[in-house]
Amino acid sequence: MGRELSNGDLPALVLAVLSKGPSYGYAIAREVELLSDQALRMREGSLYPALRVLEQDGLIVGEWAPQPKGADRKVYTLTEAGRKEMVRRTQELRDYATVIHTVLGRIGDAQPA
Amino acid sequence: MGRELSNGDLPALVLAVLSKGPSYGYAIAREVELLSDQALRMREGSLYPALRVLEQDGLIVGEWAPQPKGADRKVYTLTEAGRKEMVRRTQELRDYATVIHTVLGRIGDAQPA
DNA sequence: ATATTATACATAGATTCTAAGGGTATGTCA
DNA sequence: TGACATACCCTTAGAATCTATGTATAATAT
Repeated sequence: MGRELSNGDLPALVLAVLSKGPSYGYAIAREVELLSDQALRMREGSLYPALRVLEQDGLIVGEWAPQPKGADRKVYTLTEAGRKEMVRRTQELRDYATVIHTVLGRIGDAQPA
Repeated sequence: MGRELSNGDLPALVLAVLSKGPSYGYAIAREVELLSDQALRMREGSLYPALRVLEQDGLIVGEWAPQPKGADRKVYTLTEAGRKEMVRRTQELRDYATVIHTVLGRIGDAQPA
């Protein structure tokens, strides 16, 4: 029910999701799962620490938002620096995914039929 | 000069390279770098431990091969179990690369122009 | 002599993950 | 009423994997 994310790819996806607008931990995780048709899973144990690192790095800012119903949420917004970093990291991630396909394709193509 | 491999992707690529025929640590690393046009880097500190794990898991077998010139090499060969596992892991890796593109594409497509 | 390339390996430390759990609130179902 | 599920926040322990760096040998190139 969903492969784990690879090393370091999680923050890039968090920034990508936040580039669509402010959101909070739980919703970010659900959004990634939704966008991947449940192929990716984002665990709380890696998400929340990652959010803290992104905030410490000044790429996002979090603010507590009291809710009329249910538990309060900590809503994160991308900063300007965060938007730039988002562009950089998502491009890196795309390039990585592309090169994986290239390498595996080249190896597969070399197989005897 | 080459992005590092993500978590867990290294053994899959090692198995993929070995599916073309026996090889040894140094050559495997160079092959991955070549096939990726130097976009990927495979470091010794992660390659050699990974080779040991793959051997312990019975997916590859290593044999020392004395060389007429230069240092001896430990040449690894894929086992039958290793070949099956190679198919499984490379497919997982392909799927992962694909879903990354899908997710980033969907987020990007939702951006205002 | 020194540096570079080819080859093997080890270890320390950092990062990031997985697994597991605690805590609150609301809604649902028997 | 009580149990359970869902929606949210968070933490910690331990495993896995990585990066960085160093040891070692041999050949080759400067």
